[in-house]
Amino acid sequence: MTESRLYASAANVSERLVQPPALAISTVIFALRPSATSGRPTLWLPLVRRIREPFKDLWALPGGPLTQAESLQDAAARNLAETTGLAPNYLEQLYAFGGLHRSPSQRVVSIVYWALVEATQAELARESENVRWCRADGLQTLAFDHNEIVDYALWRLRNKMAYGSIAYHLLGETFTLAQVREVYEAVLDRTIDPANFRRQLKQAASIEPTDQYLQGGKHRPPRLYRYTGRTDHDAPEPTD
Amino acid sequence: MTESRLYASAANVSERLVQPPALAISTVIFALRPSATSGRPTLWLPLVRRIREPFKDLWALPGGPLTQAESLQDAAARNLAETTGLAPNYLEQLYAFGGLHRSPSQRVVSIVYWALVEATQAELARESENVRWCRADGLQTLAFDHNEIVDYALWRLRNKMAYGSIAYHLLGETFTLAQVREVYEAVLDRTIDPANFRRQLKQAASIEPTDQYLQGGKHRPPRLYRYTGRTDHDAPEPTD
DNA sequence: CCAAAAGTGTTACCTATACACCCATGA
DNA sequence: TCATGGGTGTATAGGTAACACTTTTGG
Repeated sequence: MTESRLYASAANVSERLVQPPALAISTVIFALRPSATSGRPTLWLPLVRRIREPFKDLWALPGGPLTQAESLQDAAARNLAETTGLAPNYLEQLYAFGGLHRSPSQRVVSIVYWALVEATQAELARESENVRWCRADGLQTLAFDHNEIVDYALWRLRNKMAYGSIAYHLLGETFTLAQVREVYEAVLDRTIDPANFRRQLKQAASIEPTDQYLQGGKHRPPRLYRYTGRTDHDAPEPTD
Repeated sequence: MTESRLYASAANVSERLVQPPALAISTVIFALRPSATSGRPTLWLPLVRRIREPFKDLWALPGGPLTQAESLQDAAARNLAETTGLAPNYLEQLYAFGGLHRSPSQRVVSIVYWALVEATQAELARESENVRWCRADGLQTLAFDHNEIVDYALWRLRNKMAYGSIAYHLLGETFTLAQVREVYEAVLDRTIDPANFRRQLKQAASIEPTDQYLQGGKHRPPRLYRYTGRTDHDAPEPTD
């Protein structure tokens, strides 16, 4: 499902020179899951085990070829669904990687997307022998240049989080302000003053309060909020 | 030199289904030139006239195929040199456009770069029957989806300019602070207080004063400064 | 000496931050 | 009633924008 299966017939060198570069789509999928140690939410992403050369048995980003009948974004959404069984809350193009020696066998240009999946659904995502969720920080060595790609995706995520309203896409339909704060703390890896954070969110006005409260906690039940859609236009993504 | 020449043999529909999408590189090249009316610096970009179908005789972004032996960035730099004869001061990937119907004849995925060229050299850039500089705002209708691409490149330029240190790449080796301010005013299309702007620049510390002064003006000669390289790391562009 | 741009100083305002404090709930 | 997180108020610091002011040149 990754680079090695594209242009399998072009493996020999003589054909490689006339063949155009292969085109592949990969996706970095982020979700929040409780840490194994602290239990606090942390960033995770699903990886797939390579079952062929090159990089056989190493882990890699989900990816695949670009079908003729689908747009780049559709292709990313499709292979995201195929590996995790989930639909993303957020999907954005990350970068086109086209270095000469990304794949040892033949030239591959990968157009990489990154996605956010909400935590509750990520729990249900299927894992198998060849699909596994890993913590986004301190990953093992991955196939191809996928470590670089993940690092860049992390940078982009943190950057958009810093100002922007993508944090909500890691949560469900309704959420407490403390949950939003936990998202920020997990992604930016620092503590945030709850009082100030609350004010910043409320004046950003991209959320609205519901009349519901989250029950079942040990203390005062917090109010639930809902994402109303971006009123700030931080990125006019090309419709393409 | 653009999409129509790629995969010329795949023009018929039956082959189109089995053929992978064609891969092309295009570049949005920005430079400052004096406005025809006011004489104040404004944004311009070079366009090439299409000499074949589709979109014959319409203007389009410089672009071409991706050669096997070059990276994406190298390919962008090469076709920039081929059309304008210039080397860019700045070159960054913009976006990969891969919509299904960008080109009427066959599926094309364009990886688009954007570049900054310094004003003094842009004056010398060759123009011909089929290469012309146009003002970046209020462009005529271009071939393919190139109007969208230019709009997105403009948004990206303005965004990076707002905080970041790319303005210097539109200027030469040395420059006055007023010239930097004019760049900001031209790109962001608003006036800026000279006094406050000066302070912001100097504390940003990505420039250093020379002991030279710009002579030949009507008034007090301003000091010349030099760009020392980014100390702020606003974008860890993938090396790829 | 005058006009105009270079460059400096001062002040009001806005917002991020720190932190004291009250509120509401489960145990 | 106590511990704890939810939620509000407030003082302070740092940065931005507005603008008065001084300096230096060419004409």
